[in-house]
Amino acid sequence: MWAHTGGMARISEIGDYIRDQRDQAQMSLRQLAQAAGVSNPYLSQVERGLRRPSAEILGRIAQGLRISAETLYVQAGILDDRAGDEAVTTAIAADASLTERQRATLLQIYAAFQAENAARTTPDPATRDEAGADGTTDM
Amino acid sequence: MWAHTGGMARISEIGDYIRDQRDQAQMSLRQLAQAAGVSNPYLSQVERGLRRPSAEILGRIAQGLRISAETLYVQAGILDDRAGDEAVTTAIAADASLTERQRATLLQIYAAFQAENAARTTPDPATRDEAGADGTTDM
DNA sequence: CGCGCGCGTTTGCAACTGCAAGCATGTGGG
DNA sequence: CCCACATGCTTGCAGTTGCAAACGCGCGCG
Repeated sequence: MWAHTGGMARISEIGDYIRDQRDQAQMSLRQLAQAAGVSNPYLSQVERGLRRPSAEILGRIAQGLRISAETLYVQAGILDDRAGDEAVTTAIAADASLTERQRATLLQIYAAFQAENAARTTPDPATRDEAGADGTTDM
Repeated sequence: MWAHTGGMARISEIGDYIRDQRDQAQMSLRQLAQAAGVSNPYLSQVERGLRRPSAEILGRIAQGLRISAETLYVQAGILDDRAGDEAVTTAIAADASLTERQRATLLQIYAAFQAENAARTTPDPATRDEAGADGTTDM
């Protein structure tokens, strides 16, 4: 429902996003808390949106989840959103250092990822992806 | 490259940096404070390294100084310095609609493209990499 | 059953953030 | 001279952050 223009994914709260990532990584709250060097009660409160974590804590959580800190900051509204998925396509399109084939490859892979994610949220369990990441094609 | 791991201790550094930028912009402390929506006493303390501002305050100060928030975060040691130019990597990193695996894949492919292009323009035989983008996209 | 272990959550508290109000100093002007 | 105004700094204080300890719950094992 949310792979849309403008607002894009926007799992409204940062806590939901963290819990989402934690679930996907199949970690318990306490595991992540320890990996991140954060107390588990506090992590619990953060995930449920009762507390707004500082940037440092956010960074540590990102580290514990092995995801990029930027992602979390953007989710937290601390860093600019950059208009979401459009930013990626436009950035790729505008990157003069890429050849046309590389550009097309990246855009294709990105589109495939988006399609897969959209399929994941719909009742269609056909999660067939494996984008054409053959890379090194060009050149 | 991502979230820093070691100790950060540049609290005073960021204060100096802010004061530097403020001086260069020829703003008084109070002016910047108002432009940033921060109280002037607090800004004073931040500049002198007595206080560790939260990410939100940092962002507002960056806005008041009309510099990118990222540079301030990097200065603060909250974000790690990103190697090169990078509109694409930033956009990818900030796109919350991607899973971390997908994000890593895209970044990897992009990096591989950059490396290959660099190798093409610079006759440096040492960087005979070329292996980076060949899939392993598992996910 | 009783005990241990894991899960997520609640509670009480030290430490901190960030602000409003006030202080100290410097400058120009009527 | 005295007032107005600017600069940056110090001081109490409400509101939060983040933690250690403790709680309730479910599950497997002796």
